[in-house]
Amino acid sequence: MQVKKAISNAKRTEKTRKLLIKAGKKLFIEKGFAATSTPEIVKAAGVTRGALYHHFEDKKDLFRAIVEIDCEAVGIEIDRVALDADSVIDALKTGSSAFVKATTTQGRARTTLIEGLAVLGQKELLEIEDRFTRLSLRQGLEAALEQGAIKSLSLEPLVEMVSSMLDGAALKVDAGFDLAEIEPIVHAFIDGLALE
Amino acid sequence: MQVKKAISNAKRTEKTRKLLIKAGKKLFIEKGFAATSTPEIVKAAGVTRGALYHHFEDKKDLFRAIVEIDCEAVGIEIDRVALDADSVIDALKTGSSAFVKATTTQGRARTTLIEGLAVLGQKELLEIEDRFTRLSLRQGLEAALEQGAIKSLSLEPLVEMVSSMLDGAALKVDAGFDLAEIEPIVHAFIDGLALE
DNA sequence: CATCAATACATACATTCTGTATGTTTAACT
DNA sequence: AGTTAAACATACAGAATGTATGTATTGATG
Repeated sequence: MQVKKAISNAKRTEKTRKLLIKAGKKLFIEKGFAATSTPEIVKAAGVTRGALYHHFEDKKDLFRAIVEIDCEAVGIEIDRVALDADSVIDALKTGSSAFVKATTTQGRARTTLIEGLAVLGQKELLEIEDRFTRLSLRQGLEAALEQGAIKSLSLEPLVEMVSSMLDGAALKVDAGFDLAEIEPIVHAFIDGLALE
Repeated sequence: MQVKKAISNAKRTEKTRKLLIKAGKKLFIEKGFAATSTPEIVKAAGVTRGALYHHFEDKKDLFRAIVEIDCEAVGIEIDRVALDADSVIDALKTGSSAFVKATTTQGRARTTLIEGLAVLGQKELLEIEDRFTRLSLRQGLEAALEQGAIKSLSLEPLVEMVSSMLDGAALKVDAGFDLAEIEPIVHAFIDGLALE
């Protein structure tokens, strides 16, 4: 005699997860991972801690989900602009600018770069970035190497170094430095890779 | 009738602080700031939590002291080698290599770069780095600008970007990438700043 | 459609940690 | 010698984390 089946389990789960992710993201950006408590998160989300620990292994797991979402968004942004460029070097520059802009939006620098590094560790963060945001960078560098457009350097270290240099740029912009002053330096660094 | 004055207060303080710093450093490097508890630290140091909270404001304050010590050590290393170089560009390269090497020693990358960024925040970490490790970098870049050896870019953003690029390099080496493969990329980046 | 199983929570609990408050010992000062 | 102050040591209050357990709603099944 129990009656109303208002919502399916799938929808219910999606809704709750979204609420938690939204609330978590806001708080993690504002106060960081460590300073944000789970009671705080669930209160902001309008659910209970039971729901949180049902859908996520622990606080870190919720955080990881948020980082993955942010990385995915950045990756999508890069792909959106990186397609049209005259040279491979230009493509690298365009993609780099897109990365910095996308990462300094919505507080993503805090989640994906600052907290992500400390909470998830370099290894796991790198793996996430590899899945979402560094696909086109690797392709671009690989193409550049094949074409002989850049100095003969090892691909993987190159991917890492360009990637972390861009992380640095995003961090600086996030810290308040002017994108208009950071961008030309990023481009200069990339020029350093090119064979003149 | 109380007698033995075995040790002066100054010596006593120095000794206790050193024990705490040494134990804290070891644990922070191994497990990170958040995962290291103060009971753990004082146990490893052979003192009590009372001693810790007497000499430091809180856990973060102990951590800050450790970061400052590590940054100072890196700064000293840089100054040791950065003096002799033919050109300003060479000086920048030499200093950069020294920074990466010194930072990837003794687990300093973990304290000064990874945990430092999340625990102290970008602003405070930057201020510490400015006091200890970026003096010669700023001088070097200033000289290079004056000499017209590098492209005409704003000094402060330049300091920030080179600095964070080097942070990235140190992080990668710390994560296991080969210094021999990272170093030439760092040098290439610096070449990108130079006017050919 | 009645019942059983499983998912999605909600609540209670045990443990642990943090910072502070307070007590005690030892050095420093007069 | 006696008082002050520094250097701890111990006890405590509050909060947070993850788990265990209880309940309600959905999904599957005969």
